[in-house]
Amino acid sequence: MNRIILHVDLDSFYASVEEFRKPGIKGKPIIICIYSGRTKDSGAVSSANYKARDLGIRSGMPIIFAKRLAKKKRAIFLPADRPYYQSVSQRIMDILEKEADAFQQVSVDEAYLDVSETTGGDWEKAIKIAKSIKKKIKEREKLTCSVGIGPNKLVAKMASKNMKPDGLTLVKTPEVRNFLNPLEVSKLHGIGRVTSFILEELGIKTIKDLAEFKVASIEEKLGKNKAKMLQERAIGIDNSTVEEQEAKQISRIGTLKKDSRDIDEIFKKIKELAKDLEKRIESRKVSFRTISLITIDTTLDIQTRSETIEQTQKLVPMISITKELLKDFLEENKYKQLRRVGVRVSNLIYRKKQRTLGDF
DNA sequence: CGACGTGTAAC
DNA sequence: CCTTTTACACGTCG
Repeated sequence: MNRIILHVDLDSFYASVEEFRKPGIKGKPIIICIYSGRTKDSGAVSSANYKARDLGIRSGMPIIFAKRLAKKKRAIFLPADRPYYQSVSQRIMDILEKEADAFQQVSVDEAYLDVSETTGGDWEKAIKIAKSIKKKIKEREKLTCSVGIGPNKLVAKMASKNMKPDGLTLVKTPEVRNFLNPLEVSKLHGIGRVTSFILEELGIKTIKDLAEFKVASIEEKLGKNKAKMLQERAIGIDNSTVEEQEAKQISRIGTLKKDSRDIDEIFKKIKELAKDLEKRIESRKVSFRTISLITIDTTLDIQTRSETIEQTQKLVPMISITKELLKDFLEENKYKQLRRVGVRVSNLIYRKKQRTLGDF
């Protein structure tokens, strides 16, 4: 029997949450920002509602750029309140999960629902579920979402992007090729800036071009695995299952008040970040074996240094090892100033049950 | 093969 | 002028 997957995407989520929460800003351009704290307007745009997007404002853009675009437009700039958005998200995810045979939250504002069993493969039933979900989210949280329905996660994801905001798009199995074919390759999920540039150099513009292109030529540029994966995706094939994934790494990164190579200065920031990480490690009941230092220098070049140790869950080794890694880094990079630093733990071991295996 | 570092991508 | 967090693939080294 054919699978039926829904992809639910909350529309400009952060901005929409604030639009409902803060009185008097409805109807205006709203821009949610992550301030780095270096200067008054340093930082990046995290989310912008459609009024703001009309002005050319996009997420990821420096706040200062967005302010220029919004000049004299009565736009509202707000700092991101992520704990609050997280709590709203959780309530919505609870609604979604109840509708699905299998459920996978992929980010704070997106989830996949496998409804193959419930619908018995009937697309009309899937549409009913989608409409009912949209209604509930609207009633309970005053938010709109865009839903894509398809035979797998890839197609559902592409379908949800088809109509926004407040959209609903169904792409049945026989319609998949016609739906994907005319889209630009850069629109295919998994193809970003670099890959689309490479493909366009080969003369590949649309997803149809990609699907029909000689695999050997793509392999030359992107390697065997990626070439195969992309050509499968181009014809809408995706066999991945809808299921919650355990985190494989947890990290925290932050921006220094000013560029620095002063170990004490930098280490102060690292301790803050590590303490925050420890909270999350504790709440998720994990141990870890690998600790990484992440450095971002003034040219925005990213480097990582890591070390693997015996399984632990404690703050102390996390901090002391990161400090060693930082010392080494500074010694080996005498002329680099750091702009941002981060700490990451990986090689995670989920405790609670798995004690016996590693305990000999 | 495990560990480590980088690049790409998505949010 | 330039945020945050995570995943995964790949190359290299011992």
